[in-house]
Amino acid sequence: MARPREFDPKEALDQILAQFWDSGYHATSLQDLERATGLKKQSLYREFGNKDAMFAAALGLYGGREMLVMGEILMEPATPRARFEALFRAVLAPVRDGDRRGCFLCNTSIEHAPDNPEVRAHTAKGIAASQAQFVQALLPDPSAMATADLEAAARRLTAGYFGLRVMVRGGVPLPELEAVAASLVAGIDP
Amino acid sequence: MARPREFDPKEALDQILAQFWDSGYHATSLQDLERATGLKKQSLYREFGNKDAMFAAALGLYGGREMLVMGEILMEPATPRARFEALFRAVLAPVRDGDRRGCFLCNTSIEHAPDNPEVRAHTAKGIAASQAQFVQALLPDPSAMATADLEAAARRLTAGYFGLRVMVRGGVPLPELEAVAASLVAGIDP
DNA sequence: ATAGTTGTTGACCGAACGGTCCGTAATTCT
DNA sequence: AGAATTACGGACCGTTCGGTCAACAACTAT
Repeated sequence: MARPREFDPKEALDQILAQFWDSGYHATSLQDLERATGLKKQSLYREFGNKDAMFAAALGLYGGREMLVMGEILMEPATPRARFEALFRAVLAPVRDGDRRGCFLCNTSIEHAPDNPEVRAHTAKGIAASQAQFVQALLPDPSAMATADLEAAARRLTAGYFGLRVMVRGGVPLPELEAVAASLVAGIDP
Repeated sequence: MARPREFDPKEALDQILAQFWDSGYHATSLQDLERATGLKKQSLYREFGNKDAMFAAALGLYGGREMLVMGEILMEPATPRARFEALFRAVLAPVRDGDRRGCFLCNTSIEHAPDNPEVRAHTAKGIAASQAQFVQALLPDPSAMATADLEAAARRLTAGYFGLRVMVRGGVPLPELEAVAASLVAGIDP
């Protein structure tokens, strides 16, 4: 009944996420988002609302996607240690190609969570969800139950995971990052 | 031979640091810095140069001070485990008073390091320095030598330390933060 | 074919940005 | 006392910010 959209909203959101991931919330301007998507401001506003809404949508997309990817890696039939080895390998692979964007959830926790309660709620939930996945990944077999020791190990790994991703963005050299990842893996019980 | 300054540059830099620590680089405007210091732009520019220079000076001040405070806590005559217990207590104490600014070095690594090579060099160095202090703190006595195991433990703790401070800023509830800190401490060997 | 609806476009908005200039006030030297 | 020097204060610079408006283009339903 009317003129059809000339762009794919999913693809646009993907590009919006990439931009926010690169530069964070405050350092990303509407012009940056126009450049990243190839769209004009008004198309973006019509589709998403405003900058805050674009960021929220991007954060939502990242949360879902990252959780999925992480889940796939961590649920492989392997020992807990091998699972986390794979996870850290995946985390450091982009660094080898010069991609030091790190973790969008982690970046957002630092940069934008303190000044936006909704964002903060999202990051806190995202961190908790990661930790919950880590607990599952530490179970020796799917039928096993989580113990206090296991939860403690998951907490250590969650903190270590986010810390590693801070180091990535903070410019720590790759060999040192790999050593950190290796020692985190080595710290897993079995 | 001329009119004397009416403000204390050290105190001003302290307040500049506080402002950048709160809001980060991009979200801090010159007006914010004027408000924080009680000074006018021109006094700030005369004293420090420009916004970048103010940030660099603040980062330098933080680096030196934090390293000192951390050193004091970590060099107490106590077991390694007790030392880190004290460190994490100090890290979480402000959270109890509603202060979730986290770690300025960590925040800067995420927010400002990627788009400024000098800042990135500083953060990478700061992280390495923290790790070096952690190695020292893990030595059972001052005359002991660092082993590979000890370095690995220090790497785990460094990552865990920064991860914890991400969680603080990311809005993770205090009890969970305390549990994370406790599990990090529990992960120390002796 | 045409009316109606919707997407795209570029011009435009006031506000705030980082940064500069210059007149005035205050102080110390001669 | 007066000259020289420096700090302070406010006005102002061009640019960019997030956001809006209205004209135009493209499509569908009748």
